[in-house]
Amino acid sequence: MCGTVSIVDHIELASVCKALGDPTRVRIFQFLLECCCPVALEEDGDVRPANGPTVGEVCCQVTGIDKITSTISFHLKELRQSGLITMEKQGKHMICGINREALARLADYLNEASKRSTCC
Amino acid sequence: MCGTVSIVDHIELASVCKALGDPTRVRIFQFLLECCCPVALEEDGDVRPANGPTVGEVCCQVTGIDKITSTISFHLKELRQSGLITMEKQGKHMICGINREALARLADYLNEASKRSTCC
DNA sequence: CACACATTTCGAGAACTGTCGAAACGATGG
DNA sequence: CCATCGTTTCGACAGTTCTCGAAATGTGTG
Repeated sequence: MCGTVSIVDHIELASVCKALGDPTRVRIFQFLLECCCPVALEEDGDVRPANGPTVGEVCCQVTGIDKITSTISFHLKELRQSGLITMEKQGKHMICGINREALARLADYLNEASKRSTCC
Repeated sequence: MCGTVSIVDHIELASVCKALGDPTRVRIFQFLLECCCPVALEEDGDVRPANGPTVGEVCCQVTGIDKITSTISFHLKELRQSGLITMEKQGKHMICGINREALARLADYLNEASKRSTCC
């Protein structure tokens, strides 16, 4: 066959893509991309937990309303279940973050696919 | 902002991802990846049209039935409208191919996103 | 022209998805 | 412990998507 791919089956690829297949979810995702610092490792040698916005902040940014809606909660769940984002409880809050590894895997898969040049 | 991205708005990204957000379409897509030679340019200096399977062959591969179903036709239309695949009439047949450029753009976007390392 | 073949379109039904408001849950502070 | 805050879950509804079979379209062939 034409080389190994990182995303194995139809189902997994479909599930990740489906998660990004809704405009509201893409907006959430892009907001998280902009405002989440990746986990810091170097400076203090310690793994620092994700440093991102709370669900309320995501809501506020995406809907413009300063109130958590069940709709955003629903979309966050979809994104989390697909593995694209992470969510971590911190006291009263849920901190959202990008799962850069999942993202990189998807990018690699598509990049490899776009460059495949010979027939099998 | 954090650098330009190739895929502009939520809608476009969502639309491409949505097209890949169905297991049947992913199977079609992966079959096309495996069996479509990219357009040949170098050897004869001529642009050769896409060299891929017909709709019937896609159907046969994906459904196992040697008969074109309206379902596959529907999914091919979705993929074509999202820009991920190309279809070209050749006599009686429609030849399907991968749009590697669209694929590369998506891969670039995701790759850049996965590497973004600073806050805005 | 009539026919067979490759494919798309249409219409209908079932299944799924996105949205909303209300209720429930869990953590924290008084 | 009660109230409150941040968040999720639930139930309902409208809208969309997927699938199927039948009919329509287009294209080469006798």
